[in-house]
Amino acid sequence: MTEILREIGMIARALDSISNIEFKEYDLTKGQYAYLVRICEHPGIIQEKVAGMLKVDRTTAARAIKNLETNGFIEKTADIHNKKIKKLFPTEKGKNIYPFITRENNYSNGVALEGFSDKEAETMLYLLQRVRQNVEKDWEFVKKGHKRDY
Amino acid sequence: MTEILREIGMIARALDSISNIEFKEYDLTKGQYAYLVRICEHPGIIQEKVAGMLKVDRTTAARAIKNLETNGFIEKTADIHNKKIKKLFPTEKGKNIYPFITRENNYSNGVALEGFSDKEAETMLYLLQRVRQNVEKDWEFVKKGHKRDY
DNA sequence: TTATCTTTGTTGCATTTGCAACAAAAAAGA
DNA sequence: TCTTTTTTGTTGCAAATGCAACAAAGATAA
Repeated sequence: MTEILREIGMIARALDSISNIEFKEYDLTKGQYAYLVRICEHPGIIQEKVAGMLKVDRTTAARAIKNLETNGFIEKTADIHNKKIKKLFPTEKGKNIYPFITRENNYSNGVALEGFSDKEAETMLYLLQRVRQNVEKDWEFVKKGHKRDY
Repeated sequence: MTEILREIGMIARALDSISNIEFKEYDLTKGQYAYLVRICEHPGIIQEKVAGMLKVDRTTAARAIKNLETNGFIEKTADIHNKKIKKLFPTEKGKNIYPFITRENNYSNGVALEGFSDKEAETMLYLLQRVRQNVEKDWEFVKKGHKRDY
């Protein structure tokens, strides 16, 4: 049995941990950088979709995004055609921080891929995308309250 | 720039989320399954090492492990030669749950690798191990209070 | 030996995280 | 149309998470 889960867990926690420490400099508290990046890259997105992208609980996303709003990084705007949803946009302050976040993420990405040939890096991405697609089906299934059978 | 970080983050959160939901059945609260598994597989390990294996904060590990002890899953025992450390061992209760955890983890591992040939799965593991080795250096560096230059 | 640094462990606080449970709008179905 | 289900959002807890700050044992160095 090739144990890939543990490796993935270790890598994800290590990098998230590093990012959280490094982004405190920009007054972003734990986890917030990820939400801000998605909102910057998908202006007008709703929080439900952000939660789905990040694979976090809806209520966790709701509160993280509320904090981003309170601290002036993003804005929520009503939709004309749909009273239920709130579209999310980065403020100037949010947009200004964005490049610092991507710079850090790119650096970490580079560290992660140190010693990888271009071909290896490409293979890694390709395989990871397939794993992610496999896994997100189960995540949605379980999150909706269903029980996996095994 | 091949963006592998996001994929890894998504996969890790999705699988951790699923595991946490599924292990509530065994009275394990959020995150605890990971600690219990490491202690079962490395009886006598100290919590500092567990934190390093999981890439979590030392104090987070300390409290998770204390909870495992309080709930009777593990025991802490003093060392004869070293008064500072406390060795960790699973109790019978902990040992009894272990197979259920590995069963779930193996299932998730299988889901993650659905559609993968043996060779692809092997490649995935090999590449992930290299990424993990690259990343853990920076994690230790940053966790010790040093600043990465980029 | 003594002084200094490192390792290991803990507690105080502030914060995030997430399950329940609820509400209201929208979509689907009859 | 009207009814039911799904989507989207919120708040109330309870719990995990992690940075500071501390303590004590051990290791290193002088």
